[in-house]
Amino acid sequence: MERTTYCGLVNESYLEKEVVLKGWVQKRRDLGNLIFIDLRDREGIVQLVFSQEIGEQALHVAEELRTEFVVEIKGKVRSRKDDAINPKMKTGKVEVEVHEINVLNKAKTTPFYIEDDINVSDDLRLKYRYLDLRRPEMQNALIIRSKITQAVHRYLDDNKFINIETPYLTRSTPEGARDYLVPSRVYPGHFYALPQSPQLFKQLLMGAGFDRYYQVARCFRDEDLRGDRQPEFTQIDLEVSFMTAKEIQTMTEGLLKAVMKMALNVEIKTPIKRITWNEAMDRFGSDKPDIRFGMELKDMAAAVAKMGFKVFDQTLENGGQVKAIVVPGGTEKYSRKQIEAKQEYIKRFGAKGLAWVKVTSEGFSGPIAKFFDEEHVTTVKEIAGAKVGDLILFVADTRKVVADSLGYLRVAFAKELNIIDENEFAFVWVVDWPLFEYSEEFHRYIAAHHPFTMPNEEDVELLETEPHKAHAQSYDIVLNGYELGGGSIRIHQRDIQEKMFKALGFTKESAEKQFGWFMDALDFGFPPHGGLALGLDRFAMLLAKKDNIREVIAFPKNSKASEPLTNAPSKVATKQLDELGLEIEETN
RNA sequence: GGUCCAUUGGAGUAGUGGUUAUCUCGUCUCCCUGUCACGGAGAAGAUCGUCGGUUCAAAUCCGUCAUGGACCGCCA
Repeated sequence: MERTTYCGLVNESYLEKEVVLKGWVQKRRDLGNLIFIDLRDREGIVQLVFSQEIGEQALHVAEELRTEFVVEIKGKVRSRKDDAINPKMKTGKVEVEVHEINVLNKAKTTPFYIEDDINVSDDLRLKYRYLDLRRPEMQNALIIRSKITQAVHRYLDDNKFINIETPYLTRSTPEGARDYLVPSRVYPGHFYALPQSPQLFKQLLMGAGFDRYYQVARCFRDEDLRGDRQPEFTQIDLEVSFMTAKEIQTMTEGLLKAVMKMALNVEIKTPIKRITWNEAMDRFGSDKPDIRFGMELKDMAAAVAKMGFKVFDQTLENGGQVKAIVVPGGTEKYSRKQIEAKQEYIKRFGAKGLAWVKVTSEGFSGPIAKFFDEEHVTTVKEIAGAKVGDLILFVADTRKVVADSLGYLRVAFAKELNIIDENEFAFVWVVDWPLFEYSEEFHRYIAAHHPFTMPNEEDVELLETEPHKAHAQSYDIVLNGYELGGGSIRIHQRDIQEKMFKALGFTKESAEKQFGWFMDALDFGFPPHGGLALGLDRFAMLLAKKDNIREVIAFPKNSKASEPLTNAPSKVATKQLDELGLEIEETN
């Protein structure tokens, strides 16, 4: 029997026609000598009918069917009587009267239901991922992902980008994330590293004159996982020669527009808004701001100075910040206890406390309300933009702690109060990043983006004098509070690249040893270039409206970096280790 | 490396020291010709994650470990 259509596509155009369908039994409703089966495939569900009148043999087979049996059927499409129409089903106006059926395979009772909105642990879902992936919402998520990559290939091909693969077995480089290492059999004691990104290879392709490169590339980083981080993930990676940062951004906007149109049929407005890194930190307390709502951070230094509240006064005297956000209508919705729970939470960002007042018609109320006289109340309300019934939250600390804490609270309260429009896609460019950040761990500056990022032209000389003041020609594209991607103009001149490594604490010798092979390439007429990489997993997650990238990866790792279905990683045979010249030191 | 949370039939859960361990769904048997959350009758299914402690008595209190989840660190 050859399939004539998908279950989910059976509609009135097939009326009175014979169809052959193949699929899984979603549900059996056995009324005795009348049996209904919901048959499911990737396109949806259609109702099958079995009775003595339609076919006695088929009816007997239907009696034995159970959930998730795989069957093929031949039957005639009939319209349902008015009172039997199911408006909740796409195929609800029709049904298939089955006169021939074959069971292609039986199924044990599944550990969870094959339907949307199941309430089971991720662990169980991953262990039976092939069942989990039968669920319509998982199929939709992966279909959206597929549409995104299709749109990317089409758009970039149309724009003369050349798709080139780069190695997965490559060289370990210092800086950046921890590498996944692959031992070499041919060179015992030597290791390949899986790429954290194709960064240097794509730059070399610019040196090779390809001018416009792209790749949907798998990347690997051996760091701990998060909801939006997997140890292997996919980047839409691109690089171009002879374009400015602005030109690259404009071209990326074209790509984003095409993807949004093809994947979701959503039109986005371009050009996409740009804000500087400084502005993002000041206004949103985040380098990846969610701009779908307000509740921006307000500088309260002027309003609360010399008020007699020690915490604020001392922070300001020590060069810190006092900033606040307003929680609209927060007075009634939040108890002291709930606010204190939030205070507890932000301690992980280093905050020592969370000061708050409730705005009442008489002024402020709450534990620190007594420090505010009438004038302070007026100024604070004005600067914060608060009105009666609002809750004002203050954090006084260093710039970083204030930003992390209020940045978190801003999003947390907005989510709880449901003031974020879930149907909005708010893109924003964050530009003009610092070139370096100080690492407490290494007691030196590290690259904020990566060591191949070009400083702003006027900041090049700062590399040798005050590197921490230098800003980069780098840019991140942010969507709904997630870092969707980022890129930069790269260094294409050897002397600047050498200065960069020096600023990062490399000696001339170590830079030469680690990256000499790359810097040599810059000597041979290397074009100015730049590029960008988009996180495909995050992009798919946001378009599929999921809150974890596991939901858009067919076979992801769990939060402990293992894979419950295949039980990877696993131990290997001693013989394998011997071939690699490796010995395992048992620890416990 | 750290903090917090969870772990009870196949799934989801109730259960604050003494219960025949609760309920819902599912599973199995029988009945049922218009169901679509089908309905009705009945049945099976749990050493309450592990090890140890406290107690006359532990699913329940304490500790260990394990597994999972969220987060901090980490993620050029």
